Amino acid sequence: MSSSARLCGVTIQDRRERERAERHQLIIDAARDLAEQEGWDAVTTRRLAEKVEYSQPVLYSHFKGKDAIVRAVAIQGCGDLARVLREARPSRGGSRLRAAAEAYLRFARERPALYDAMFVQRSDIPWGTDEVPRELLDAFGELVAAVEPVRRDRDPEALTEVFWSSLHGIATLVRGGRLRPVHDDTRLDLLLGALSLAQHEDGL
Amino acid sequence: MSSSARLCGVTIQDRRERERAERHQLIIDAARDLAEQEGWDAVTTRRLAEKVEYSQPVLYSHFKGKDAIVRAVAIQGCGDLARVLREARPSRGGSRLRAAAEAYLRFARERPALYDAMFVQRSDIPWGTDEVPRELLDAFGELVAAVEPVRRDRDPEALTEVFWSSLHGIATLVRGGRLRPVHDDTRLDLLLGALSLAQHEDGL
DNA sequence: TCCCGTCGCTAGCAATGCTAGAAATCCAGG
DNA sequence: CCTGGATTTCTAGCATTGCTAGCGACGGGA
Repeated sequence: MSSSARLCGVTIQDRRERERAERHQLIIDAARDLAEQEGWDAVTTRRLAEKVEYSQPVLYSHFKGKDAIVRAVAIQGCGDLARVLREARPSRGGSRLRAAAEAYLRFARERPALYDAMFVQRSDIPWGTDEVPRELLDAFGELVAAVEPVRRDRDPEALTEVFWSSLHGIATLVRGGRLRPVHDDTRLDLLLGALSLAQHEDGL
Repeated sequence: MSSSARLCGVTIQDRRERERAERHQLIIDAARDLAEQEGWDAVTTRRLAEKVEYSQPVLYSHFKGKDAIVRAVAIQGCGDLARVLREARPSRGGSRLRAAAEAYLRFARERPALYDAMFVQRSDIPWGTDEVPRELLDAFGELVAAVEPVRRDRDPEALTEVFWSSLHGIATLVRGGRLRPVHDDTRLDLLLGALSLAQHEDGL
């Protein structure tokens, strides 16, 4: 096996692995698309298998179970969020903090299913200390950078966690219809004003 | 039917209604207990029916479906939260805002399943303008009162929404293992300091 | 050409939310 | 104390879910 592989230049094995990787990604994309179109309830193994034009057992040769598929979607979603935050530039007269906050909330609003997989649904993604996926660190890093201008002498990570938590709380409560849309703007102004700690309280 | 009821003093009809109401509450309590002990995944109609010592169809004579049961648990949970917040008195040297925040986070930490039903799980509880359950208004009212001392000239409802959102974000992200427990104290200090807007920044 | 290993599919299992129709229960009236 | 009729409760089952065992087909190496 190994000798033949070496002789023919690993092309057969390689092609198979490549095709497998493509199908792996195809499953993730299909799951995300289906979830974004009809919600996670609609993402059943049967419908997903139908969408990728394979049978259900194929899914299980790529992922340990449905949860693992959702997790893969969530991790790639963190990559998306990191990109969105990185490209969020302050508009005229706005701070970087505000730009990041608005980009974050827009992401949560426009891609609710993806956001749910990332931050709402129960998952065993290791956020702690060990093998944290790079995408997560990227996203968090963008938030840290956004907070830096108003950090003062406060702990960067803790402050970022507060910023993130507030945005996450707003995003999920708004999504659940638990906050009044009337206050959307005021709410964000108040949060940013409080975090910036009265640097210029013109808006108040 | 009505004549006999009037004659015998509505005792038969009354007793039936009372027993029905008791069973109604029994189902809610059983669902909450089961969820708090083993999580919502363990709350199946069969296990719930077994716990109340009836068969599944009985559940459906009281509630439209499983979602309605969860919703009933959630609404009563809001009553619990309102009570907890009302009884949260500032400890020595602490502000009312801090007392409320700590009580809120303790509630979310100690009763995660109940908290999930109230604020995380998707539900069609009318939070908007129409028939909002009293328990919800009570809980929100307690938060409004807690925020009042640091309100200044800011909009009370919007500020309360910010406060609530931040607490909710912290509670859910901590619960999901997405924030570092090391920062638990610092995080709350930063949030309260920001919302109080540097009234006295000794802690920083 | 044959053979073996990999691959994907068909068919099925247990568990879920929910419901129809049978069975049991209960309370007047005789 | 019985009996009829209505209400209530249970048994049994359906469709759907996540997941898996075991068979068949395909393809590359001798």
